[in-house]
Amino acid sequence: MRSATDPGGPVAEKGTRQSRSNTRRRIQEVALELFAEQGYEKTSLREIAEALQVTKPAIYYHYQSKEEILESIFQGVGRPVAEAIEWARGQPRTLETKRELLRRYEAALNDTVPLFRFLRQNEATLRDLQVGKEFNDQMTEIGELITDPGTPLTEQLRCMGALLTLHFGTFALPHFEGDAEEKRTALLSIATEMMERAQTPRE
Amino acid sequence: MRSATDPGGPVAEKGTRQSRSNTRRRIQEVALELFAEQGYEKTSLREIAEALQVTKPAIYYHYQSKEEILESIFQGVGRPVAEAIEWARGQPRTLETKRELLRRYEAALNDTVPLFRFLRQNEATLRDLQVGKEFNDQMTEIGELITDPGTPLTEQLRCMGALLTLHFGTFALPHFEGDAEEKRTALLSIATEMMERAQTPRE
Amino acid sequence: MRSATDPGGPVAEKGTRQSRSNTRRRIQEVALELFAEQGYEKTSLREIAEALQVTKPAIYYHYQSKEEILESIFQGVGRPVAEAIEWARGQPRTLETKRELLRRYEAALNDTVPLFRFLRQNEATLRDLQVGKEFNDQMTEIGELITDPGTPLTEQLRCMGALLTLHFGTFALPHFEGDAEEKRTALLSIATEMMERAQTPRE
Amino acid sequence: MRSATDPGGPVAEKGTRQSRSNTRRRIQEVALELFAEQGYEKTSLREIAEALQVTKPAIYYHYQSKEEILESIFQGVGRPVAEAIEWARGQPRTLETKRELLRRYEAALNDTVPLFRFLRQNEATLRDLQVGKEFNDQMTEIGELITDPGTPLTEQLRCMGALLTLHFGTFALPHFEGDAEEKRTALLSIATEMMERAQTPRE
DNA sequence: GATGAATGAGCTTTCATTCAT
DNA sequence: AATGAATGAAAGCTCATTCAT
Repeated sequence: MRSATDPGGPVAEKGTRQSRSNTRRRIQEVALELFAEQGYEKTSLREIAEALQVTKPAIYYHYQSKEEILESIFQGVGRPVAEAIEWARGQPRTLETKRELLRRYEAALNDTVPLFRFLRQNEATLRDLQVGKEFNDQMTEIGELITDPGTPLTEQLRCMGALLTLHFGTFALPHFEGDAEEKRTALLSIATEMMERAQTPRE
Repeated sequence: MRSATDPGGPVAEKGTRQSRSNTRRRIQEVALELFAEQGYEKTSLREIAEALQVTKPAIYYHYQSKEEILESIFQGVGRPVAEAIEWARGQPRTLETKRELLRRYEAALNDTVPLFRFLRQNEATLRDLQVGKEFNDQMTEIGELITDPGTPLTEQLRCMGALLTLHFGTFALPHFEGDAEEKRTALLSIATEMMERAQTPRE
Repeated sequence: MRSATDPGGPVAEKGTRQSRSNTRRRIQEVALELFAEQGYEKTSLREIAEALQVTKPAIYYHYQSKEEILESIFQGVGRPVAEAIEWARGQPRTLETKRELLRRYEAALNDTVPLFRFLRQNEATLRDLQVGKEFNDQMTEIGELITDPGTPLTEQLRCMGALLTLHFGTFALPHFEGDAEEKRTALLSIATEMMERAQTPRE
Repeated sequence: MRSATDPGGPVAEKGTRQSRSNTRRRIQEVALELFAEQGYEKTSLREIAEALQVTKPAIYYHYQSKEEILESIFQGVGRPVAEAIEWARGQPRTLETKRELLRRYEAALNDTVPLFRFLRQNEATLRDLQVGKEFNDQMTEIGELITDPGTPLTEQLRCMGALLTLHFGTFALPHFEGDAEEKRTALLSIATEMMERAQTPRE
């Protein structure tokens, strides 16, 4: 049995002898799908098991609890955001770094819309789960990385607004007409522009 | 017993025959508090009843279901937003109307932060409840009211960004240092400014 | 709903308007019977519910947990032993007091053989339940009450032997032939005699 | 694979062809430890397997069921008591034989306190397992071996008391202060003395 | 000599809800 | 206006056990 901190069982085995079972990965996939569709609370292990055509204990063979499934999804699928943050931490705090951070965040977000939509829509539920805390920490950190220390309140809020626009806007994009790529680009440039305004306070 | 479409006990009864009991109102208050604190799913009727020092069936005397409690809260406490929307519908679509709509929305939001934070944090849960739909419709309508028809994509998104910034920013304000009123004003002006930019597309 | 420390719900109501339901008492009775027959762990709430012709949640209406059922049984049915101890505590530590304590303990034991047999046969299970601790404390206290402080080891052990003989012997009595009353009397006098020997250490 | 009636791996194999594996023995050791610590029901095969750093099926390779592990422990570790009984069966029923039987029983008990404490504390659980019956039979037989046929009731009970004192006293000894050997000797002599009293009924 | 994967049965507990009083 | 008592459904989880490899 693998632990939750093992960043994803089968994934790690790639390259060695073909992993004999892909159940772990299938659980992650199906669970994310159902969590995103119905919410975390309202998705029962029975449903997950049925969707996978296995029994509940089969799930418990791979994960120690329902929460652990969620954690493994977050740690697997949510990695790109964590990487973007790590990258930004190691860079000088220039405007270009910030722009690039937004760009990378937007990319990561788009690669895993379902996960992030899910995290957003289940805040109350995830609040006391580890995952919820980690997700919040990530958001907070990105906010700090694009805001210079000592910036006046208005400009701090503007940076926050840029991030909120980018983050929540991403989920709202499907409601707008137009080419998907074009919409993404437009949203990113709005957010970036907003963030830039905060860097050069008007006199 | 009142039905779910009765626009909401306390509010409606004011001024009519002295309300026969304040239990209905107390249920709303306590329920909102608990919903906001723990989430809708994770708050059981048992908890609500205990907090009120009554029994569960006492709650069922006043409401037909758990969902109806939520609906009555939304219809009672959430009225100001509905009113702001109604007002804007009856106005000419000038820039000033839009500014005023944002102002009113911001005010309504601030008067009932707990309700709106709750609505936000329980999206997945409320999705298939009536309340969730109504809440979403409200947001969509405000978005439309501040966006002129035929506006290019970028400016549509900018309007959305303004609304997102105002809405979600309100919940994030406590994380920032400074005087509460000052923070509100700053946030509103950022959102307004953003919305204004969308009205006069640069060439 | 009554708490576990309420010494027995319905019981207390006797004398007032006939208690409308005797379910609580019936649960205690049936549970003790099944616990004694099959052990605590091996008796499921389903079985108790079925024996009572009610559903599982009906049990949870009266008790907050399986353990609480046990506690209420112990506090209700096991009271006589607690009372014997309390009585002895308030008496001078004479030989007669000790004799009387054994007498009372024997009587209490005999009034509730099933409970005590059960407690004895489920020690490992009850060890980490409150009830198990209380039961052990009772035994220890009786042991101390019949042993004078400063008594030499041998005589301490003799007192313990007296108590063990009385306690465990009671459960073994059915294996012997003879009149029930006679057997009880004989056992008590053996234990008493043993305890007396310990009071006047031989030179 | 060995059957449950094979008198018990390690013991039997000594001196024969070097035991192919010590896993069987390790399972017995660890299982007894855990059984004694937590009780039979509350100890799962998962725990045993984890403590041994093997997988559950590895245990099933050596034993056909959880119960069989217990049986093998009883038959292995509990053998001395069985031997004491067998010895006494072959002796004339003199007082000296009885004294020696108690002596041997006490010694056997002390060599395996954990097993016997466990058997005692899990009576309810073991009742319908083979082991429980065998254990009870042993106790009964010792009782019979130290009681002459035709003895009056009081003296029968006295013999039983002697055995109970010796048996249960052994588990209680740690609660008393003093040198371990000394305590054992004292307890044995009390039990022996009690048994002797039964042989020469007072007129 | 052992493992990885899985299963059927069952557990305690909680929930929203109902109904006679 | 509210209570006592109860229910059907389901939840998350654990267990002893099996079997192909």
